[in-house]
Amino acid sequence: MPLLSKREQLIQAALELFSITGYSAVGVNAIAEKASITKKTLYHHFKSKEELILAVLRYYDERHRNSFMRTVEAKTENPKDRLLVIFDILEEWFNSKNFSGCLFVRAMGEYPEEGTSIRSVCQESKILTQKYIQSLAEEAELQDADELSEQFMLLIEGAITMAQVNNSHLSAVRAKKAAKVLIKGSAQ
Amino acid sequence: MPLLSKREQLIQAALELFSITGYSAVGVNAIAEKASITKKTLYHHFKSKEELILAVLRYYDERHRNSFMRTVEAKTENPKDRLLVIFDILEEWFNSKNFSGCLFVRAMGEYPEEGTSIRSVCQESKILTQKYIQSLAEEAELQDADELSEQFMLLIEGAITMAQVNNSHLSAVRAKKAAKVLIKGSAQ
DNA sequence: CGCTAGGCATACCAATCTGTATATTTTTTA
DNA sequence: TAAAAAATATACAGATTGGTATGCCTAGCG
Repeated sequence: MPLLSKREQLIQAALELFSITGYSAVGVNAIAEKASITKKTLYHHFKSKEELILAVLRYYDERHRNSFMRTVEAKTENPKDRLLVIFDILEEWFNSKNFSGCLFVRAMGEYPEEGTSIRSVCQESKILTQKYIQSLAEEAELQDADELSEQFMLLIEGAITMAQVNNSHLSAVRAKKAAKVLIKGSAQ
Repeated sequence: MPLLSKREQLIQAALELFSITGYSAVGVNAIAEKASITKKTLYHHFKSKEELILAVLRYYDERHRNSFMRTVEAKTENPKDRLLVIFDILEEWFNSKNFSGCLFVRAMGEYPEEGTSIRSVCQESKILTQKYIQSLAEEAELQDADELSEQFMLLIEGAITMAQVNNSHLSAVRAKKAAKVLIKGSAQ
């Protein structure tokens, strides 16, 4: 058996292409070719392009949110610091070669129709991230952890957008500064 | 002469369709039909679809940033309050029927290639917004107006994204709360 | 051994895409 | 009023799209 199943090969190839080019701009032919897999096989694993997009988003969500949480917890034990290293991790992401904004937000931008599965997956990912940040705020014994975590989400999403727009990682350090102020204003 | 030039008719029709459906998902045929104008005429005014997109973005930028500034200034005279009514205006926008996220960010998501004119227009629009907020912060005699305005940009862009994701205007009131804390932390 | 499922190669389908050509009519303007 | 510009209607070109059909091959497994 190969290192990656054909299914995973397809997902990874699609992920890379979507990230570089966008969703509707890349065709299934290109994806199949990049994965060195026949289009017939692609449609054996996914019954449509939209299903493939969904699979990519779910794959990406699980992998990268998990990796995000593990990195946070590896960087420091101190609960309050954990809230801040979030922005260091963001900065590293912005500096990485393949950064191109948030895949979920971009997907929602391209498929804005209400009630689609794509929207649900994106919403779910953001909710899970917020809940995780809330749990960090609770461990840090900050009051109003829910509200604080939602405000952190604003800073995070804002930083992602501005990093994408300006091709700069500075938004992450700005967000970190602002986050410190918000924490101070919310200290127990 | 009609109320709107053919050119403006096309731009407005395209703007509406792009906003609902996204950029690459809507074809020039649909735009021409919506504007009740022949495709030949469309290509008489714009030499390609990309040029039309650019014209739409420029049109939208000028109109809506101006309207934004005028609304800020109409709502209150107090400089510090002007910084806060920004978020009331955002909330109204999020509540409006045709809200579908930031057209510029969506455009950059669909056309991520470096160095395109689309990117420049989007960047320029964000810069002008930030400069305006900076001028408000200066009038309010807050220290570090530049840094504060950049942090406001994070809150604004984050609020836009979260409003789009959650289909909710609550992000605006959260951002306003956070903005108050940031202002207090930056008071002269 | 032989069967079956998954994969390959290739060709095809109908629809749609951006952009152009032709030829006629309306509008503007000098 | 006559020439020039802009708009119309329609059709088409050439490429690409998502998705399917056909037929062969090969690897795993009972």
